[in-house]
Amino acid sequence: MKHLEKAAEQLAGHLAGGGLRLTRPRRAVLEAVMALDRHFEPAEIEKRAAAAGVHRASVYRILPVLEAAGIVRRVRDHPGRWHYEHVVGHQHHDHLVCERCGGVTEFASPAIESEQARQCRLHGFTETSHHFVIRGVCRQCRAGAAGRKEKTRGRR
Amino acid sequence: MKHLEKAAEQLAGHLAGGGLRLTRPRRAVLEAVMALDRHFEPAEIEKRAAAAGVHRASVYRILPVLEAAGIVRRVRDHPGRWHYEHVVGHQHHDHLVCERCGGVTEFASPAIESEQARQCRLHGFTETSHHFVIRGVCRQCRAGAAGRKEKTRGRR
DNA sequence: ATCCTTATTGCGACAAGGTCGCAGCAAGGA
DNA sequence: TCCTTGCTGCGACCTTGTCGCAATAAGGAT
Repeated sequence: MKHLEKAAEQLAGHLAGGGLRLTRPRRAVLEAVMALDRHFEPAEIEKRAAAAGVHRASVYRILPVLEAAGIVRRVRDHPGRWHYEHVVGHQHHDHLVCERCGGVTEFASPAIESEQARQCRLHGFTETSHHFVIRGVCRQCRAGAAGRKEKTRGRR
Repeated sequence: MKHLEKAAEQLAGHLAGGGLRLTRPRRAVLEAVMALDRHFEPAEIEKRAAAAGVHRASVYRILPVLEAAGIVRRVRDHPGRWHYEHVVGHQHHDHLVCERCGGVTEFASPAIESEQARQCRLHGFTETSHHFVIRGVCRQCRAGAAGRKEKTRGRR
């Protein structure tokens, strides 16, 4: 993944332009993030970063930095719930979230984009961002009829 | 809300058919749930139930009962994250949320609905619900540079 | 290469969401 | 009313996320 280098550069640029510093923890979190798939939760990064000796609290302080640097984006799942997704190398898209396995599929639809622009015009609304999530059951889960086992939740 | 009675009946029926009991706490949680809007989080119910003398732990044990009774549905937002929604299907509408005044405008768009159905077909996805929110600035706020109200962030 | 300023980190504490085992309580059929 | 046993309240504990503070270390200046 050459995305990492690109992101690192982007981070460095962002930091430089604000008197901010490129530290080891920041680099570690960046790497953990880039090593993951497009979507992830802070907890996942927290785990990986911890292995690199980065403290939990730092991870939560660094993620917003990456966001400000335009490397990841914080996406709202539902009021109060968030997850992150990569921005570098990805264009805008919306999400299909499976209620069974939790899998996230992305899709892009110019038709929706334009219709949404039309709606905004219609209501004299100036859009700054939008969030579109379709919940349901993905192909795999529906196929595996009996429903696959839930991934272990919370407990341990 | 006559929905409540209907739900209560449904609950009673479900319980009766399984040697389960209709207790005061269960009734209280049912009422708290029905008093809320379509989507809600356990925390919300927890608060209301507490006011009725129902313990936190009980709420988390009762919600799954309501789910089994077909009164609410537990929906997965993302791995490890859940929220509930009323199963009494209500017509869905989408929203335009103003970032300045917080106003919410509803809109319905057949074009989006159909495009979204097409996307689902395309990905072998079976939709159960969707959530579409466009954030931005409404006509009024853009006209008069009205006072904005900062969203409280972070702290709790 | 060394010094200095100060952005950033690690730490420990804390708040809220959520789960568990257990003993006592109470729904509701006998 | 009695009795079985499904439920509940309680309190301990785990997880996610945030905060204040003192120590640390980037990285420009020297």
